[in-house]
Amino acid sequence: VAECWIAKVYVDKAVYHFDKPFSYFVPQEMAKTLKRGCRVVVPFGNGNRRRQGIVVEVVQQEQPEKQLKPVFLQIDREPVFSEEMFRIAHFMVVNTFCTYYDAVKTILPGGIQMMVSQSYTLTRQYTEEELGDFSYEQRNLIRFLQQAKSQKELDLYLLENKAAKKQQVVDSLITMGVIAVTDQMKQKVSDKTVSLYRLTETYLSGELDLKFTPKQREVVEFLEQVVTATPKEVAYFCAVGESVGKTLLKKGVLEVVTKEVYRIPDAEKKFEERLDEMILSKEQNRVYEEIVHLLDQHTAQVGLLYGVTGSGKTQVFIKLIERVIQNGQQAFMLVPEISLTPQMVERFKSLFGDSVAVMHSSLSLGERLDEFKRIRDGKASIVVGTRSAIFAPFENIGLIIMDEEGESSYKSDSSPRYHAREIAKFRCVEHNAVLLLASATPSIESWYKAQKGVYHLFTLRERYANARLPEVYLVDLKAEEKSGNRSSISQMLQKEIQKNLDQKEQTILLMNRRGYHTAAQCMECGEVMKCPHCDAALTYHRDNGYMMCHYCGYAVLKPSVCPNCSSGHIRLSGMGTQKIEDELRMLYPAARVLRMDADTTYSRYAYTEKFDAFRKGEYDILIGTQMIAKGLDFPNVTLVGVLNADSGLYAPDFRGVEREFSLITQVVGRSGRAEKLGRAYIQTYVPENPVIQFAAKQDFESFYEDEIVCRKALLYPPFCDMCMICFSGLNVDRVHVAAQCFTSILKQQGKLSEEKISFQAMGPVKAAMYKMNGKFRERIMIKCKFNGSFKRYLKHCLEISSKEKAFHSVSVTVDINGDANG
DNA sequence: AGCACGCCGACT
DNA sequence: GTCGGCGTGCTC
Repeated sequence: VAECWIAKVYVDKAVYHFDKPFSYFVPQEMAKTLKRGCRVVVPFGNGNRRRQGIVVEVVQQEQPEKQLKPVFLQIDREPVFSEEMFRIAHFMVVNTFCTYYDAVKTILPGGIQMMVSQSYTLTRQYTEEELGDFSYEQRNLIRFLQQAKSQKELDLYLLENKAAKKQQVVDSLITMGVIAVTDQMKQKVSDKTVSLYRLTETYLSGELDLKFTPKQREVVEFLEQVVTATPKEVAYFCAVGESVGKTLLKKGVLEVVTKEVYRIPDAEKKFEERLDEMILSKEQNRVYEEIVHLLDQHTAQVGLLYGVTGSGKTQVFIKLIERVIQNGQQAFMLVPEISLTPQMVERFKSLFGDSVAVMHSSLSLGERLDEFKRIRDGKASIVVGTRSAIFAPFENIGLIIMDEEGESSYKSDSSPRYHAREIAKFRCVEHNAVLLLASATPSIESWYKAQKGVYHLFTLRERYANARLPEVYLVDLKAEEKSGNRSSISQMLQKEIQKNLDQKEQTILLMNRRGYHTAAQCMECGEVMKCPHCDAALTYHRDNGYMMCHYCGYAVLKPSVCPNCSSGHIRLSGMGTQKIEDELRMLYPAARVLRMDADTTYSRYAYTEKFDAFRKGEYDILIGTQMIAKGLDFPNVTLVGVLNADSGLYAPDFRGVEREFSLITQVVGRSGRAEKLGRAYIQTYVPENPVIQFAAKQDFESFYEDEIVCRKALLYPPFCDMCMICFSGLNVDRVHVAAQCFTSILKQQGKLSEEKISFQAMGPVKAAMYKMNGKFRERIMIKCKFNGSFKRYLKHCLEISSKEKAFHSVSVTVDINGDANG
């Protein structure tokens, strides 16, 4: 019997119920090198479209009667996916209900992920006479290929001629030997450069005689002013989609120029710190010794380090990491937001030199690949980074530190919806390592586990270097309104800002809303301007003059009359960061004001540049959204103002209150470090609200005591797990039917199951924002114990449903213990 | 997710 | 008659 090599491959973009290893024939030339852990390109489906996949097994067996398709291409000469990665992938598949290859893509760094494309060329030129022998469609395609310049044009041609039964025509010509196919692997994006749009010479010289749509006109005029801008900036300032730029690119009006960007890691040395000179305070040293004791046991354990803002947690981290690498082990230093990495990286680099690697999503793909290789080859032993850094390919992990562990950014909000904390725990078990969670405002769940003794608790109660906690004042906005103050900055805060300006000290103001006005309403008929694609009010942006939707990016010019009743009485109300910026300029014309929000920080380096400038004292006042609130050290800031402390208190999900407490506590903690005493003013309509009160006192423990009672009474985590199943689609009825259908599958399968599964399903109900980005969303909320039997049961239900017709054109997502958004 | 197959209505 | 719209089923 003839024997042959067979590769078992998980392929990309698999449907949920069809996500299993597929068998492929291994061609002779790959038989020696193709191994488990190599990625391949295989033909898949009816049209034999190329798809990436990962080899999980290569076996020798007898030729099956059914002819197998061959592996088309071996991407990696050697396995890139380690055994631990396979275990992590499996863990993610089981716990987040993603497909196998989704997990693979998440674990490998972006830079390693190539795109596969095929390019077609004619084997020779044909005359018009010869073309008579071909069918109409074949003729068209050959004619096109004779004059086409690029592969891109061909893709467009095929796309626009759907009627051409594209693959068939192409395939027939390949069989006839008229077209030659070459496969190309190309890197998704070029390294270390950013793309900018610029008007072309041909356009500027007036050679092109084109008519523009209003949106295109807008883009062209914008670029005439600013010369170059990133595609994202163009889209924002012209209030158009990114497709408009692409169209103009095709027309030859725009061109892409690439600009070199600096590499992050080699920024100038700003820290003159040395390891041997770093002295811990008595309290820091106590905590350090306690954690070292934990490390010395070399078993998987979790510690929770609770330290008030400014208690010098980072010094403890550094000392711990120093010890871990001295032992020949590796360590992680995870931070919640990209904006926090530069400061941390610079500090770590100055202390530990080249053994520090950086990993976060806004590195270029090439940089990510470089760092990945450095880690894999043992050249780096410390990783500083955000969520995705947890997958760094270390082989002997000693310690994983997660700073601000309660931050929601540690949880991925797109598939696979993993939580970095859970991956960290998994890896700690693999390596017998310690996971150290740290925060001034731990998550309720973690604190609960610490209370129960599941986590080891360590506490830092004193601020470093005898700095005192800021003096905090609550400002009652009701009283402020009665006294006739129309500004969004209270009288008291205004005076304090002035005082700070006089003393040449800096001020931070937190305003958790971007835009200028947050609502527009007609005073005659009451019509509120809403987004046509979302259940959301439009926000007025003065930067570009448009009313914008913050959920889908929709934008319209601000109308002068009501679109409903044509009255001219449109009232703009509600404050955003742009409005505050304006007010500050009016109140303090001489002050240098820096605004930071999603609209001003498009570029990868905008954060660093702006934070650096502020730290250097180039600005007096920093106004921004939550991105300015967390973890950064500004020694000269002595005043913090929270302009709308109430905004998060009434959020529809159970973690809203916790988030608000954390935000206020953290931003208040920015004020007054080192020798200077800080002040903080919290503006609120409900000064009596306990959450605000606790945050003002920086009193996490009392807040916890209060909150845990609610969680228990209403049965929320940590007393159960929350499993959110979301259905979304363009068609209202289909989404509803699918959600109903899933509910009955849940019930039915629950009865059939042999295992005992107890859970409480609620819904389906419409999502808090029912319509978003044109899609309708319904959800089922399940309170459960997320254990093995529940996971198996839910997976089973998902598999059944993905086969059902009712779920066509409705997408189903599962989110465990998430924030109930998305 | 795509893609092909196949069944039915509109139009040359 | 035939083109092409859309519902349905399959993917080693």
